[in-house]
Amino acid sequence: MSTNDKKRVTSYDVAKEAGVSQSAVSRVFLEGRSVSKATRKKVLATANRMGYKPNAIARMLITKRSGMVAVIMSTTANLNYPEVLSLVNENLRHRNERLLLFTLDDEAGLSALLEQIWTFQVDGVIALAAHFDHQTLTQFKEHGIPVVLYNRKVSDQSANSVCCNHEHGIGLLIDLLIDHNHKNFLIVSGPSVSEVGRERRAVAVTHLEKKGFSDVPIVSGDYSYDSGRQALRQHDPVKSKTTAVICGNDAMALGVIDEARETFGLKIPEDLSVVGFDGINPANWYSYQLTTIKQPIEQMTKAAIDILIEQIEDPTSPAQLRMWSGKLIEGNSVAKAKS
Amino acid sequence: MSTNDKKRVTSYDVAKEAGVSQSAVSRVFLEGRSVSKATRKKVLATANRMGYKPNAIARMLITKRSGMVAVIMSTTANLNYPEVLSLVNENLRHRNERLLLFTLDDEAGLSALLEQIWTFQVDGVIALAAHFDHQTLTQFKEHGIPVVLYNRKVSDQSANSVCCNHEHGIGLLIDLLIDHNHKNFLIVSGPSVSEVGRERRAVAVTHLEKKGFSDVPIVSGDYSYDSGRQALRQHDPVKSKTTAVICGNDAMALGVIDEARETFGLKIPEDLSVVGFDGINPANWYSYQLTTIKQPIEQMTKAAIDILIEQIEDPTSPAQLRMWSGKLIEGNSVAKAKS
DNA sequence: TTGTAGGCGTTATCAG
DNA sequence: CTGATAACGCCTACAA
Repeated sequence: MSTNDKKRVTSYDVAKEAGVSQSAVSRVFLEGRSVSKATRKKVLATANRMGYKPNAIARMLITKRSGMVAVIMSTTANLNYPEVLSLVNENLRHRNERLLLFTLDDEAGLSALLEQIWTFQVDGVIALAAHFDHQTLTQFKEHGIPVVLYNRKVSDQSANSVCCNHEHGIGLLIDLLIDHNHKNFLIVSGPSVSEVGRERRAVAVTHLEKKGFSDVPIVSGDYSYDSGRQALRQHDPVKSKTTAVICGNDAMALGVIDEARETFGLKIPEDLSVVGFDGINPANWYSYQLTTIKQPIEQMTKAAIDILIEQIEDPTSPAQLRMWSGKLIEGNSVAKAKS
Repeated sequence: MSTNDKKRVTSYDVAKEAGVSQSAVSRVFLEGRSVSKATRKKVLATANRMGYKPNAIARMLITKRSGMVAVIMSTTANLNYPEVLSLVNENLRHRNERLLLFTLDDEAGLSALLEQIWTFQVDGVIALAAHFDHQTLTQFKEHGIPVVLYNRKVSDQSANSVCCNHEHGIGLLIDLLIDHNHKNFLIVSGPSVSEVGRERRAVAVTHLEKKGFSDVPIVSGDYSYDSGRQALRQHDPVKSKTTAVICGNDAMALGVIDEARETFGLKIPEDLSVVGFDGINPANWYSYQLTTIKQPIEQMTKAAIDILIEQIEDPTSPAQLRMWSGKLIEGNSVAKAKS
């Protein structure tokens, strides 16, 4: 009667119509099952005619594998995550997994999020910029769900992770600035809620101290362009005689550059040197040409999925950490310090 | 024995342990089912103790609702889609639906993609920047899967869609340029494979003709910053005496601006006026301050999900089109044409 | 309010 | 190679 009466056609319907058993139909739609050419042909024909599509939900129920991987992103994410997300999706597709997207805004949302994860029976989890504590990781282990952390090392090496070596990259940048004779630094750090933010800040401070620069001023942003601008406004580079700004990511670095130009009338890099981190596209645009570290996100995302699939297929395989050093991109945002 | 022997605990296990029937357990975890306070408490307690989580897959199988919405993005997407994606996800979350992400690169991938959609029993589909032809839409109708198109009107009004009124927005931009005395235009259009790209180009051409400017040169890009640069290189603005460039989106407009500055040594807007479309964040950055049309993506995404949910709950409800006019953002990329 | 029994659409296991 | 039959874990009448 009504337009949505059409019941979905099932393997049973096809079986009856084709004059074979239901299991025969099932086998036709599975890889590497033994089916004679004749029946396969017959089944395929009637299936097509009837518009039959296997029901993945029913399959999930019996095989205990959903074919879905949860990807968890922070809403306060770094600007390069859209690109990472797209690469993750691509890699998952090649491994015949689908991407179920979740976002995590604050600590409060975590438990609700986890409920979803458990009930949806995802095969695994990729954590992008999500701050999982040790307890959360333990829960995943208890539920038997493999997790790969992206750009977040866990101290005890009990979890899988892929990361970019921030220490190495920031070291390169700072050394470059020191080579250019800079002595008055400012650190514009990412937010403290971000693991990566904290780590990059700590690494910068340590490296600077090692080179003899202590008590370097720090202003925190939230990874956004606007927060970069605000950070510089908060720490007047002229009054403070700052000659070099080390930023926690590229987006803030671009904000710093624009604020320096507009509010303080400075020229980049002649009056102020600025470095970032990530290697996002806009950093390379002509109006900025930021000197930064480019993360090897293709390799990182591919490895993340490789590790995840490995863990899904063999849950006993040991946890791995894979790390890459980023590549120094010399733009045009660093110059000799004026003496 | 081995570490992954722990079977998932089911409602049966909880029932046995709590001394009630399996259906009692089921009811406890469903809204608005009649359960006595006593048993609810008892069940909840043992469920917690045993770490029971309802299995969404089994539920999907019986309720015939997966709680998942497929979102389809083109890989050649406009730069503003990451933001749109995030808003879509947020809106879905409020409606208790999960986001299953698919990307569509070329025509070839379409059939493989559709197979996935059918088998995964998604409740509905949001098509972001995906070029669905009429036949594809018909297939969705046959499968009873509601679809909402984002920024793509379908001529016969048979499909749901939310869009920004490109005609209106581009009209505003062109009128603004004409008011500033411009006479020599260049259109940097989006790719022809993109519905939006074709529409914005057609609208621009028509509007210009209506105002007495015919045979305006057109160069096509692929929506990327680099393609904007290339487009301008291909159509030397100095030789051609171009004074105003109308771009198919913001990213290309930024490329045009940078190419004008670097390669042709032009000042924006004194020597060349540039307008874009979308209202992405970088367009507003100090180094660009692009005059553009901002799409109301919050309203658009919310409406898209509202419509989708409505269709899911009542498949007989009629198709809708909702359209908004964008908002003119007057930046600093348009000036009086030099005569 | 509770329990019983049937089914959702597959895949897996076995005989044949 | 093929066909019964039993899961998978839950929801939903229906009867008590």
